Amino acid sequence: MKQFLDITKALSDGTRVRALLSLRQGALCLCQIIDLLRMAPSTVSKHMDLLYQAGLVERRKDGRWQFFSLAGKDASPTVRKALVWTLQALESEPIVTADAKKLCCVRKKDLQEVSACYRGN
Amino acid sequence: MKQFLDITKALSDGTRVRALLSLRQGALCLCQIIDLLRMAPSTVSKHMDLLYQAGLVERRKDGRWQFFSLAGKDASPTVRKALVWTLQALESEPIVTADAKKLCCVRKKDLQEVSACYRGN
DNA sequence: GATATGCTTCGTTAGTTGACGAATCAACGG
DNA sequence: CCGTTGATTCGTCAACTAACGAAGCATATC
Repeated sequence: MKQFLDITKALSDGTRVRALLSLRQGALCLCQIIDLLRMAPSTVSKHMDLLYQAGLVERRKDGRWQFFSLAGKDASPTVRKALVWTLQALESEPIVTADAKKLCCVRKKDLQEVSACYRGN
Repeated sequence: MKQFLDITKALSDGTRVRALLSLRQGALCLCQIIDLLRMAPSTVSKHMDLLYQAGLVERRKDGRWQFFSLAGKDASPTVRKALVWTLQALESEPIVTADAKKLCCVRKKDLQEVSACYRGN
């Protein structure tokens, strides 16, 4: 039950769902997700930690950068089905498609530039 | 997005999930669910209303009794998939199987007897 | 080392949620 | 019509949550 509730709680906040779906096209580091969501780093960090605790995302540290990606084949069936369900339910949601568009720009920036969002650009 | 979040919020509370899964073997009236969960009528009523608002259950009023059942074929694909996912994820969960066992007894009582739980039996 | 940079932790604040009991509503039975 | 009964609404309270900024940690770069 705990695993199930961890997942449903993680998926019960719009900001977290946007962050999760932003990983559809591949891994992103935290500062890129911050750049997308335009929220305080501490807030986004906490959201990603909740998604990680629920098993919905994987994390990989590379130097100073913390990269997140969707949970893969090694994830539990419950997690995998939750991801499939979420993706199907929201793939044509306006805010989600808008985020995907915005992400194309974010990905083109190099990480130095992206992380300028820390200092308010 | 709203429909999705209504569903995930409805599924993010253990008590509500137990109430939802208690409908697997067929419709129950509110007093039977109260008898199962051993909670205040007002609390259970609120939980069932949230499940209804999310589209996960149907309601049918029969005299004084309010019957609930799982959403059926007319429900949206997102709701149907959520139900399938939830049932699969939790079918062997201890509390859920214990509830199923308890429900066999509850169903055998007639409704008069069940509703005695209002008066503390 | 010292400095900058990406991220996390901590404390605070406003808003939300789950629980209850009391009061109320609605439908049946005498 | 009036009392009983199943269910809902309302008000309250404690616990939780999402947001932020400040401070701290960790990893590069000078």
